[in-house]
Amino acid sequence: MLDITPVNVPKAADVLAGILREKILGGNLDEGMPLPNERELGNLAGLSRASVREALRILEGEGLIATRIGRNGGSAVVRPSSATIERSVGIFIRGHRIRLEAVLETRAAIEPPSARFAALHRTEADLEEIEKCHAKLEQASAAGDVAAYVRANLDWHVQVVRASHNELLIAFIAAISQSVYVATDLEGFNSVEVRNAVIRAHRRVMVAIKARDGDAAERRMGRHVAAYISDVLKTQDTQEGHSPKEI
Amino acid sequence: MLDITPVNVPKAADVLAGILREKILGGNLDEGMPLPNERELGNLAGLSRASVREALRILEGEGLIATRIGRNGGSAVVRPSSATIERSVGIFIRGHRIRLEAVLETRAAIEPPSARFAALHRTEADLEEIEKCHAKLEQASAAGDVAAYVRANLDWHVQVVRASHNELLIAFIAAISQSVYVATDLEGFNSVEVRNAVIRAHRRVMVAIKARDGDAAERRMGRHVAAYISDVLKTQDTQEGHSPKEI
DNA sequence: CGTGCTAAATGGTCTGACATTAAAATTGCT
DNA sequence: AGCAATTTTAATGTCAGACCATTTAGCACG
Repeated sequence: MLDITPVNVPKAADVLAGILREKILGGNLDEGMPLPNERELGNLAGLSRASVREALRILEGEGLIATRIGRNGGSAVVRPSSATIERSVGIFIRGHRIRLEAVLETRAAIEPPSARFAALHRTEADLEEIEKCHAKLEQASAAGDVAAYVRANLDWHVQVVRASHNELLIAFIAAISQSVYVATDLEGFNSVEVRNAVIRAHRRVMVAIKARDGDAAERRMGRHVAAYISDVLKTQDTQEGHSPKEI
Repeated sequence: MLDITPVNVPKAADVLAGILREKILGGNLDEGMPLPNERELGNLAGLSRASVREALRILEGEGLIATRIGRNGGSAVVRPSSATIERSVGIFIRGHRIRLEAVLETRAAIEPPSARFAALHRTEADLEEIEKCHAKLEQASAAGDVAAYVRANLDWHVQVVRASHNELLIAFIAAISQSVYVATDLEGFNSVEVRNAVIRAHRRVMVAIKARDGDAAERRMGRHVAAYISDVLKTQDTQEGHSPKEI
């Protein structure tokens, strides 16, 4: 038996994109280095400008290059940022109709260990950033500005993970934070008691991080996010009668 | 002060891609539903076929459509899979030269809570899949096939997370597993003792998951991945004299 | 020295054509 | 009728060339 699998017919743009991608990721091209212009790339690769443009568009979508128009424009290599991960995660969440509960569950899984790493690896600058976010949070709470409060709350959590100095964890949290924000029901934080409980929990976590106490940081963050989830779900239940919240 | 920000000049393809993306994610278009062909889309949108093609390529890159050529070809809506997340995470890891140690740290953060959820939400089918992976692992270990062993090991971990029934966690683990695999030094598993220790740890985790004991599953998985990381780093140190392993 | 104009370089867009592919429609043979 | 080979057709893939839009370098002039 010959066992021939369907022959793969890659498109010209995909091939070129693959070549350029490997050159970029392989380190042959450093950040900021400009690629040849589209017409020249076409000549080099023996392809039409249309195919070259498709290849460049692929790489742009992957966050590997940035293209500017005008004289001295063109495509230049950039470091892929977490924005690409955020986009794909956001699309995944929306496309799969993943419930808010599942997203919060993911956050609850990631944040406590991240808080531990933050306690172990934090710098003084990290601490300042975290405290700055918390100050904004208290201020928004006192002013009764619920939208600003929720925003500052998210920022605080991201900032804690940032202090872990683990870029992957930071990217993951940033990716789901965006989805959590758009899905968060502001009404749940109309209560001063709820807001104050959050503030107290944050303070406890910050004390542990400041003391470089990884165990305590993980434990306290775990309790905090668990309470947060239970609050969110309670609010949902009373508001919508158990209809699962989609994003 | 006027406070004018740089005026945004979106490209035609981006605008069209945005419109189509919202239609797809907004639920107006169901999975498998074909889009109009490129020429017709051009007429509808008042754009040239080239611009339409760029828009379609963007959506294809985001995993929202799939395009086939030939009669009855064209672009059809697909559900975005975790493959898109895997790609962006892979590019992020390579682009940032993230060290294997950091990737393993991320895994160590995600897997123990995932094991807890697996214990709580698993089905009988999940259990069977996990045990099937473990059987392959033992078999490969007994045969001394280190490559198959490492592969089966990765599969087992992914399968455990899969049993959590949290699609986001599954996508994250799948994304980093690929990178872990290509970076794993097979030499570290040449030792029968190391392989047997892994097998015993897996058995303990499986017992907890079978018993639906979330606490035990999380604790045991935590110990297992911590031991795994320490083994990997030890191997690296002896082999390369502290040179940090990049992916 | 600045200030405004001009030209050049580059990506953005359009048009039209042809090539390639895969499925449907047709033909022809048994 | 039924099946196999062939042709047609509808779609994407690719190319070539032109022109438009935008940005900046260079230059002329006050």
